[in-house]
Amino acid sequence: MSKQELAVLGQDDANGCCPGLLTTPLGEEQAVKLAKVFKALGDPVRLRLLSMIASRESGEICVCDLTPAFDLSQPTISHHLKLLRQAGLIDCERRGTWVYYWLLPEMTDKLASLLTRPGQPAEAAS
Amino acid sequence: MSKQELAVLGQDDANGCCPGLLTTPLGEEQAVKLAKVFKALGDPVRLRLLSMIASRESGEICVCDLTPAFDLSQPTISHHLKLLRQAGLIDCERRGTWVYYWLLPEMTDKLASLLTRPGQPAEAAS
DNA sequence: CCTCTATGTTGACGAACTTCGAAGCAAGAT
DNA sequence: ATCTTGCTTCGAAGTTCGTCAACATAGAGG
Repeated sequence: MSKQELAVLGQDDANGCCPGLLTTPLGEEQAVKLAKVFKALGDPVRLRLLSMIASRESGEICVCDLTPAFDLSQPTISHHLKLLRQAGLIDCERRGTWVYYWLLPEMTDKLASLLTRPGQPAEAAS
Repeated sequence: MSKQELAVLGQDDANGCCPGLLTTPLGEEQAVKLAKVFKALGDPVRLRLLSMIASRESGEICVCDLTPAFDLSQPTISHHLKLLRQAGLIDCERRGTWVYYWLLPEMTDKLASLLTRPGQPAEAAS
């Protein structure tokens, strides 16, 4: 359940991953990979899901705690979680009856640094 | 041409804008606003456009320099530029015959800080 | 005025996305 | 074994998106 087919921004990229986005024109291939991640973030439901998952003290959260926060069917939530997982933003594991999700901080860190300008040593939001 | 209808993440938000995304569950309204920006980034063509605009020494670039970099019709490029503009990521101005675009760093800074974890003082990508 | 070049806008069409209900699967309880 | 609960997958409906051709607009230069 954990293995995903999408490597998106793999650490094994040719030119040391990503030259910066705001400093060097992005290549087409990298643009395609990056776009998939941003697209995954481009939906209010998925943003809230990610936020709920990431902001848990314990580091993980059960699907059964996510679903009731939305006016959506369970299949729909499951679908959105799948997209976040395929984007490399989260991962999950089944433990007995329940499935737990957690954040993969490498990806959000990567995005943050890509969006950070050379001069601007971005600090966490207020 | 410069005025846009979308305030997205306005500085005049109620609770000081955005509580962090990775530290506090995102409210529905904020999620909707944020999603529009990420959705604008969720396309390879728009990512490359933004990258080309942002990485210009002069700080601005003419549409006539953007269009030939893509295998797309000029109206399509124009359409993507419009979406980036409505997302608050870029702005433009007509000077004589040509139209120039430039980055609005406030938005990318905002996104970077939203994706930055409390402990992690993100630095610009390599 | 008219023409030419550079961009933006409109309308249309196929592809992709969001959502749901129904069905499937996995694990615990009876 | 069977039932129940939690979650995912499947198939279909409605909506949104990316793209282009055609048309519209703005300014430069006759």
